[in-house]
Amino acid sequence: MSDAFYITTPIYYVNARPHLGHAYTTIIADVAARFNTMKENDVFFLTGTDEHGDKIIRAAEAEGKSPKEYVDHISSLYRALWPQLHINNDRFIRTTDPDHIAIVEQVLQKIYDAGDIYFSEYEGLYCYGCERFYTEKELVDGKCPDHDAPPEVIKESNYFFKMSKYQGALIDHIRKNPDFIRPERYRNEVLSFLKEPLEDLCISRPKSRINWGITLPFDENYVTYVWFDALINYISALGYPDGELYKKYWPSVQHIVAKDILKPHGIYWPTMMMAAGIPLYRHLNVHGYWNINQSKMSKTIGNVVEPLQMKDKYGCDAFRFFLLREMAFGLDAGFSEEALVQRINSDLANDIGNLFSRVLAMTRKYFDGIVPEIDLNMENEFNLDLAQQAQEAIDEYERQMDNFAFHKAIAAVWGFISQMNKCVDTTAPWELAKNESSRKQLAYVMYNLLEGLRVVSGLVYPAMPQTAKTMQKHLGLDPEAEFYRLGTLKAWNILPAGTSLPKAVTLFPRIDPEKVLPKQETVTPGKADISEIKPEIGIEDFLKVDLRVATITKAEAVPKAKKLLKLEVDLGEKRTIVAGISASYKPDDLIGKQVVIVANLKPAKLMGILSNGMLLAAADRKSHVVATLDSKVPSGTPLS
RNA sequence: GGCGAUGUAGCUCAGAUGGUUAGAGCAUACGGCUCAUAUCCGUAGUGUCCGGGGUUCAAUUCCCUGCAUCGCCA
Repeated sequence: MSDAFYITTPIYYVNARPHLGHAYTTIIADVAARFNTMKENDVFFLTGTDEHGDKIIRAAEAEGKSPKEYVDHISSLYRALWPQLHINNDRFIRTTDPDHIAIVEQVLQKIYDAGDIYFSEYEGLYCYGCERFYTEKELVDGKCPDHDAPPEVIKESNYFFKMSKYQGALIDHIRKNPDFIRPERYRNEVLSFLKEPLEDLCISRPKSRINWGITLPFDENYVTYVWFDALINYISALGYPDGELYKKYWPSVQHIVAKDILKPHGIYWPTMMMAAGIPLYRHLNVHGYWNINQSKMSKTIGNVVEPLQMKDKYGCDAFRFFLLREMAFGLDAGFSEEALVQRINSDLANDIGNLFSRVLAMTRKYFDGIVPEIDLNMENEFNLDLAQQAQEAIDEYERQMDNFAFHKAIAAVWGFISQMNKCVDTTAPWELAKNESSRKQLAYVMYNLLEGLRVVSGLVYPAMPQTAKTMQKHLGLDPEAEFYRLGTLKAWNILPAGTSLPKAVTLFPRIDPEKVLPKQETVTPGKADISEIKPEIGIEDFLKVDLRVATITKAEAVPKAKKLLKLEVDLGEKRTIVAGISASYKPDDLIGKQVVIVANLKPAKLMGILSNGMLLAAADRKSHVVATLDSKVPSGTPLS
């Protein structure tokens, strides 16, 4: 009997193009979906785009498009990306879809009729330039930070959802269901937020301000605002309240979100469901951020790694594998091409790839590429343990996958791969092959190794569907069959003897990091224009120079100067230093860097600015490279 | 400003209701095999388990405090 399994990603806001964060969320949803097909559950997988709101209007204007044209375009980018990452979603929903709009209206009306939506007037500081309200603290000197003009006090009326009414019920629910929100750290975060009284949620905007949205069914002068519209996608996609899909899948729903939208999903959404009489989701699975080469991923910073680039360069399966293996689910992780190449070489090429290759090569060599017949009595004689180890790996894998601990699930598979590599080593088939008398043993070993590979190919299916199929094909099995079912994987001795295996493939070629990774910019050795060494000095001369570690706290270009940067540094005390390095460094690149300065140099005026010290840098005619330290030390530390 | 989390080998992380030699993978060194994608197997390590104080027969693990990083809230 199969259970239903409904998995969702957030619908992505189309004010930005898809980036790594979106790709990760969607890939793990796909992995969870595929894993549930392994369990023979009936899966529905939903993703989509969120397309209303004032940010969209502005983004559209910036590109000279109508909102509809704009959202159609960005939404299509998401829709086009998923197939390229082998995402297998069942529906792609848009908040501009007519069926979604109808259901949002229906839910709003229902909650309104129940008396949980009320109308209220409030006063706020409004900037007409920005078309938004500001809090006092957001203002700079009482003025709008963007327009440098004081905002006006205006009154506005809006509709509010009585979220506060459900605070107690939500706290109860979270307490009674420890894995309602997971991992636990995010559950705690929500609970701690709920210690404070919850405010009611403003759910509308007057059309005079924003008209790109869904009109409130009970007041045509207003549209619903952001979250109410967006969150309802999870039920509208299934045809709430009477749709067959809704009845079938809703009770099993799990959401996946990144930690930045924990509050809407952990608080707004459950209280909305309570008000509308909708059963709450089973789990909210929360993951962390990808930090790309140190700096934080963010829509606003815009340091976007184009997922397609890495996928095209190294293959979709390797890319998916890396994301799953590298991030401990729930925590932040770092993304770099270097780490990706490292994982490909050690985990994929060396471990699984080479194991696959050596086993198939030996089968070809010793048995003409035909799955050998085995004598089942050999088990007593040999005690290979592979069947047992496979069983244990599958159990652990299943536990971890159910728990969304993808990295640990993968580690379990790789533990088994390692046991297989050891098995090859201890049984030494090349020795067995030397004597006709050990033919039976050889057959037995090879058959068990092939079985082990069959299991591995299945376990690897959610992360690397293409690789799984390739492996199946080369094991002489049908790659289009449901080979990945856990029931099939748990069985042993099912590879039919006598099957002829195709020639082996290299699953994952090794990558030479030297050839592939971007070169360090600073490496242009050998050609430096080395000047003559200066005359010898004694230590006493050198000791006159007081070198100190300084941390750069501010940096700006000096107006009208070609090369000069004005730096503010901290070396226990604040100093201003002028350095002639602007040809090689932008001011922002320097902030936070620890550098070496001459602290007791007589101050000098450069372009009217008093420079109190000198920054050390390697210099040739054209460029400068600032001297930094191997690791962080306190500012002001002397060098000697 | 308030609350909370984290701080463990070169790197990424795991872990113990307080108790003998604190773990894994990667990276490093050495040894072995040769079926394999110069791959695999074995061995060897290194750690003031962030600093300081306290409780205890015993703390890296509990308590307090400090520092650093991060998050949430205001």
